[in-house]
Amino acid sequence: MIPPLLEEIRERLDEFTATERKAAHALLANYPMQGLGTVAQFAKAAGVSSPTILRFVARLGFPGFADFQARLRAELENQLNSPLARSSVMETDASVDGDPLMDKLVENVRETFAHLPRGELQSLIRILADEKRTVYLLGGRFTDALARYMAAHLRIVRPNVVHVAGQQGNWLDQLIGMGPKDVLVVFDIRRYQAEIVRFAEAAARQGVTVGLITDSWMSPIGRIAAHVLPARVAVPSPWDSSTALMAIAELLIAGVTQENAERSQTRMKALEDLRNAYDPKRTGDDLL
Amino acid sequence: MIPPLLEEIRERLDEFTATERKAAHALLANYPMQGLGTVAQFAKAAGVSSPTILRFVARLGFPGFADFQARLRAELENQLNSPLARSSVMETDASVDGDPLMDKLVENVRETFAHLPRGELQSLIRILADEKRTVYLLGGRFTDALARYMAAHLRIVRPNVVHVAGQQGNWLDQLIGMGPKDVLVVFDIRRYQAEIVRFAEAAARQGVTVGLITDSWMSPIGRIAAHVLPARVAVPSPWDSSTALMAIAELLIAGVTQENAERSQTRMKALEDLRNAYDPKRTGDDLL
DNA sequence: GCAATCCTGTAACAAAAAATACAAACGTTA
DNA sequence: TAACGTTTGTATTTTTTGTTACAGGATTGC
Repeated sequence: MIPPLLEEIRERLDEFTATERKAAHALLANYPMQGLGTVAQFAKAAGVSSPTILRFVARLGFPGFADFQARLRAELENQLNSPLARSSVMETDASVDGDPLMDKLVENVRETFAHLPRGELQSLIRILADEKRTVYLLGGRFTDALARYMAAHLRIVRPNVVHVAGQQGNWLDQLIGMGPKDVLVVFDIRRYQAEIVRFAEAAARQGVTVGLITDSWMSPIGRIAAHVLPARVAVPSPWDSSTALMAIAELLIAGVTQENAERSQTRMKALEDLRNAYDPKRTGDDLL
Repeated sequence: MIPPLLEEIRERLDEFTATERKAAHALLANYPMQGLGTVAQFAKAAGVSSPTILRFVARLGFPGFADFQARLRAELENQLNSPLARSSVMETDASVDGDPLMDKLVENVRETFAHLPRGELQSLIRILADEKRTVYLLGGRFTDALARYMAAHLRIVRPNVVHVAGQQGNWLDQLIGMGPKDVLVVFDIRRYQAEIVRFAEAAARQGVTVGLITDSWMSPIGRIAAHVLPARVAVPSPWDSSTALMAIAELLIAGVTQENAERSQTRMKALEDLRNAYDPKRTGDDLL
């Protein structure tokens, strides 16, 4: 964080000469914009001459006016990038847009939330936050990406997260270890793939708690699932949309994070440290 | 109230020429500071020449660069002087549900669409629909799931779709084959991973057309990307949301499908047949 | 009240930055 | 593939801007 020049000027106000103080006042009155124009503009606003502005800047310790401006810009940038200020700079509300697909996508998310059974959501979150359980995530041909996404996030806030992926043959290896203490989250929408259903059923038979995110018509897994979260997936396109599923996934992720906030925080910090220690030069790590 | 130049630039993004867009991206990436320095600094940051910057501001309707800067300063001044004056988000329709996260997710998708540069979207779709190009998809730690999702869909409607995934070492193997005829779609949001940026840069150097789906602050890749689609990702949670990114991905998928409807239909039919012939008892196939 | 010193503005200068002219490169279309 | 129009960067010019030199004027100490 860059220490604000503003404070320094206030404190050192009496070091300046009378006219320099006029300059200082003009700057403080419209900080920091006044300093971002030209010397002449600054001088005029302060009611002094250009050289006075230069002397003022020099006394502050800057080699030249350009350096002074650079400092002001850096400060502003720093300030604007803080999360609080950001929203107000950027945000404007805009109107609706004609595209039917866009409209439907927005509506789907809204409708999904409107009809989302809060109880189901909350209890699934609570189960997912329980770190004594191992969480398994499974998706179909397209929804596998969602399972992956959710796994990537959950792994950060809690231990024992497994994304059931890759060769189907290997799925069975996962199945062996699953028991009544564990939980399986399945993403399954229309064209309910047989192998997904079979896997979920097998897991249920072993006492695993099954959470299901599905479309409104509901997958056959719904019959065995302990918690079902239905989403709107219909769009004017040959495919179903996964945007609402993603939205639900994010609700779950956020819920689990919040459900056990300290643990999440601790783990996030620890991971950050690990990553830095592992290779300070690199910002992230590999995808898996 | 001065209407933010930011939004205007976003919306008129497709009026600009390719290099002017680079300038626009550089400005949006560091708005509005980038515009408050000199033309030369701006040009260097955007990776273009000074005259391009001047043409850019001219096209925005400013008589000269100084006027442009004055406008930026005025905007900032206006904004800094009204700390909480703009809680404008409230004006939108009443939330069906009290949950702030749900509200924000819906709003993000709506806002993303509202400000999505249609020209950028259309031209990226057209490029992605061109089957003579090979499509490469790349994502970061979390957004890799989106790249995967999009790849899974695109593979159905067109040939030559590659999801750049797995060990980073293998990425280079992909890089070898990439050339000016090809296109790379990158998902990259805050915490822009160095290796993603590097890969995109390397691809660009080989003449690959780069399409970027990113957050509003825009990734460093924006500088080299031919087409940028910004999404709202901020949510009241420790993470950024990918729901809007998913929505954009689905727009692209639907667009490509529609852009060449017959081919899509033919391929979908052919795949269906193949799948049935391969194993009539099974409904789907493996994930990869 | 005088002189020495410190401020301050005017004006000239030098540096830079903005703006322009032009030519090369690019993509596009016939 | 050739020729057109567009776009883009290089080089140059022109303007603006920051900077400095200097002299008049205010201020303070003796």
